[in-house]
Amino acid sequence: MDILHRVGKATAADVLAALPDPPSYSAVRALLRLMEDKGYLRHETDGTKYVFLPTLAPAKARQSALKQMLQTFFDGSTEQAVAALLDLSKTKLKQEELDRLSVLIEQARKEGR
Amino acid sequence: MDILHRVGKATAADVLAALPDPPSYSAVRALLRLMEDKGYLRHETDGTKYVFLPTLAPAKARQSALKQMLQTFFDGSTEQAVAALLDLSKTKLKQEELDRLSVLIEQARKEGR
DNA sequence: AAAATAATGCTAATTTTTTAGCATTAGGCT
DNA sequence: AGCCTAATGCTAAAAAATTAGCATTATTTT
Repeated sequence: MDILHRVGKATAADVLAALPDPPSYSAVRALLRLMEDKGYLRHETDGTKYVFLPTLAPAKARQSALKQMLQTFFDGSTEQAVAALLDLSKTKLKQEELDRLSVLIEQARKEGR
Repeated sequence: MDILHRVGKATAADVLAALPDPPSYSAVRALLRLMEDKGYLRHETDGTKYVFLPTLAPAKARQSALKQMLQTFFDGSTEQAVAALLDLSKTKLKQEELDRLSVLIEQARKEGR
């Protein structure tokens, strides 16, 4: 699912190639079929290929994953999660990005009252 | 693993109770054994009980999970991830929390140059 | 001290997943 | 058109996970 969410859509071969410690091609195909049965993904055909996509819309999936992460690792605290994110990529953030984040926080402040 | 990360340590019975769509007690015990074999967790004994803990230290686990989430859902963009987090809990954030986040961003700005 | 309780150890059966590999079908190329 | 390639359909075997349930051991209670 992570791979599909990352790239949006992928064939069985794509998924196999993206897996870090991949099982056989057969196993990947079987797994995709199983996951389709369980409703996590669907597929479209592109010529002879099956192209698999997550069932859940990206925005919904992101939101759900964020909630899960918040609960699992930050005891539900958005502040702690944001702090950890900032810390994680301290050196990589550009001034402009930090500016935009300041604006977002300012907006949250206004809407919050 | 999510359960263990959330609560820190738990018995087989605890894990079973926390699972949303739980298999049998036997399966949970077997699974915990398997995951221990694979190195994801370890256990201590507390009287007759086994108390299972994640192998990875909380800080490491958080960091790893954040990176994964960043890549999977935000194409590596910390800014987008923070924006999504703020949006997710817009109404819940208190003024003080927002203040502290502003400070953090200000610090990142200074360290960034 | 004995009984009750609650946990793991263990085993065998069942179910599910993983695998290999051939058959079939659609597309692309000469 | 005919050939080649690349994909899925399918099936059967092997491997792994799940399950139930009894044996054993340690703790707690009476």
